[in-house]
Amino acid sequence: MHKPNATSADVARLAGVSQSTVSRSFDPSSRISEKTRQKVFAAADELGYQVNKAAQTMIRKRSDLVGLVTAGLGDPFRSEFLHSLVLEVQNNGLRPMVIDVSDKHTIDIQLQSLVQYQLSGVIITSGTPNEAVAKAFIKRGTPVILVNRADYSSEADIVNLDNTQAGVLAAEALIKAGKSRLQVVRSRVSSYSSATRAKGFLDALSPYVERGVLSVDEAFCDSGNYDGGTQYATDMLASAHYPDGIFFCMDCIACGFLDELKQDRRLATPTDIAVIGCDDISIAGYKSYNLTTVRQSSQKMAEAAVSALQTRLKQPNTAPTQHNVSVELVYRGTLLK
Amino acid sequence: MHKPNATSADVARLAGVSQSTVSRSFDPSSRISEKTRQKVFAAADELGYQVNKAAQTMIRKRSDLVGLVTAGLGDPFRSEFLHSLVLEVQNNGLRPMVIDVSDKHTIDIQLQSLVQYQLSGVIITSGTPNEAVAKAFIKRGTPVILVNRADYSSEADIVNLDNTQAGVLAAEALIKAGKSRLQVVRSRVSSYSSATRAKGFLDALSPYVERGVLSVDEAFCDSGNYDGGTQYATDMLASAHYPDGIFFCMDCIACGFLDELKQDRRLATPTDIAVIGCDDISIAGYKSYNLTTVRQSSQKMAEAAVSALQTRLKQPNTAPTQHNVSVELVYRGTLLK
DNA sequence: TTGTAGGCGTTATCAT
DNA sequence: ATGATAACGCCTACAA
Repeated sequence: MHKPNATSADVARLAGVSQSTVSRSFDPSSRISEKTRQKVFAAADELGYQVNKAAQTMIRKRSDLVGLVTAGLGDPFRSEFLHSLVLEVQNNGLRPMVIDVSDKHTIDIQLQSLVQYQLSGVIITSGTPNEAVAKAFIKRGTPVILVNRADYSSEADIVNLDNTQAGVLAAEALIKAGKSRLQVVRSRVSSYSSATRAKGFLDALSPYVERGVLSVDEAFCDSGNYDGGTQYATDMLASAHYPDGIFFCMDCIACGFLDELKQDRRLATPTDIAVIGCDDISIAGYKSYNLTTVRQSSQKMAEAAVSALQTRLKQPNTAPTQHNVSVELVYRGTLLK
Repeated sequence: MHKPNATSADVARLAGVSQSTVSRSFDPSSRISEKTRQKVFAAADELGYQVNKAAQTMIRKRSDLVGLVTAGLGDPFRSEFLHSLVLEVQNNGLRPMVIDVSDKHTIDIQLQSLVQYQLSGVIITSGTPNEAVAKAFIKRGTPVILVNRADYSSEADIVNLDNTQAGVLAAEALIKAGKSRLQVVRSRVSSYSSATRAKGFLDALSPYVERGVLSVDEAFCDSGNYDGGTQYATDMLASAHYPDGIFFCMDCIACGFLDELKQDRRLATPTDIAVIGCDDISIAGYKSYNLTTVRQSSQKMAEAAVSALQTRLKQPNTAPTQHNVSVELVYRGTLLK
């Protein structure tokens, strides 16, 4: 008899035990005679009993819900990363509640819901909610994990991609390829990630610049997506001097750039101009782009973020941690090894 | 004084009213003197009070949480659609809980969580959980919306893209362009959507075939993604007879096909061979592909799905509805208007 | 090992 | 219009 919404009391009645015994039976750490437990499980099974998380949450004061805060999913890397996060959260016995804060008008309402639902933790993957928000959660006792953000002073745990290293790898590869007129390109409204990548790139090159071996400059496109890349290519092609090596802080910008370049037909990669992207989104590997890029593993980042959360749930009062996820260069057609 | 976790009782004490008055103050449909309400709001504000959804859920027996069931997010259209759903759910005062059921080993655990959390509704966008699962939810009193699935007999509300019409539009466009050796290509393990698109395409052409005006055949690739497309192109190019017009049931397959074609250089689009995709994922518009395709608006689908859910929440006992979302042909370079 | 009882924070019912 | 009180389903001392 599959009763629509059986409670633990129903199970207790059917199994001939007390309600608390039923409750205990589902707690692995509770010592209960194997016989009783089986009896309870059988009854629960028969009734289709499932624990009521709302009631459980009231007592435990944690819901096992994890808020995944993001600003949009249009950017392919964001969506790949969110997918990794969802899977990782699920694999840890937690449930993902997704919060998109790209709409500034409703952002407060979205954030309120995070506290209303007694979330066990919050993983913020977007720059949008400022650090004050993170601190407010922490003050309420909700662990916060910050992913790829600038806040170093925070009381929250931090997981960062090694953005600096990404820039360094790109710089080294271009030097090794013998390129000497270099550029680094990112969106005018840059994220922390992009800015740090650019800085890593520039810093790695500065000794060479000082020795007069090569030149580098920083350039910007209007938006951090495909269209930004095409627009940048148009501008560059209209200018007097071309670089012979460019590091784009996001793959999607690089893809737009490559498409415009191909259409223009004057410059060929990697001979006239070498191109390196960053992220290794899936289309970077498509034949049309075949983009040499710095890969960041969204899976590794997700694992680090959820693992940091789990640690903090177990030990709430330890000092905040910081974790840098390593990156690697993937050679493809726009800069040969 | 921003108390960490203020309850309505705390607010009541500070405002000098009863706890039930506080509760009522936050219910717009409750008639309360404006003066008291302001007093309560002020106190709530001071304490940083937020309603405890767990307690609310216990008594209301609904959590305002909506389960979004999907199988993976790798496919670009899936992820664009999920994004639309998240936004739409949020805009309706509900919260999205994402459930990825792509891992068959844990699918039961994931589905259990749906009932544990007392979800207000479930939107299933994947073929994976069979119809029995949907019926189980409905029996428990949880509304289920099925999106782009085959189940017509279900007791659930259904939102479908007009997949048949998508096939028809593609067929008509190819005929108008004067193509006569046609093909429709989809993954060997096809979704309901793809199968219906192919059928719409074939049915629309059958009168022409009978009159001997043209030929059509059905072809399959090994996987429903970019790689499936390249593989299909390779096979086709190795065969004796080429079609002069192909309808791919998914954009990403078409993109793989186009890339391989470009590399081979023997056949040019749209002259030698016209190509039409389906979905209008964002890369379809990229210059490298410039793919003529049948657009399905993920936003429209999301709106229809959430609206169906809202309707059912208000009127649980009405007959299940079915909604078809219209599609349109977007002309680009692989088949000119 | 098991049962009893109290309480988590809210909404809803019934008085006043 | 407002206040008291009884649930909602579960966990967790405490007792046995």
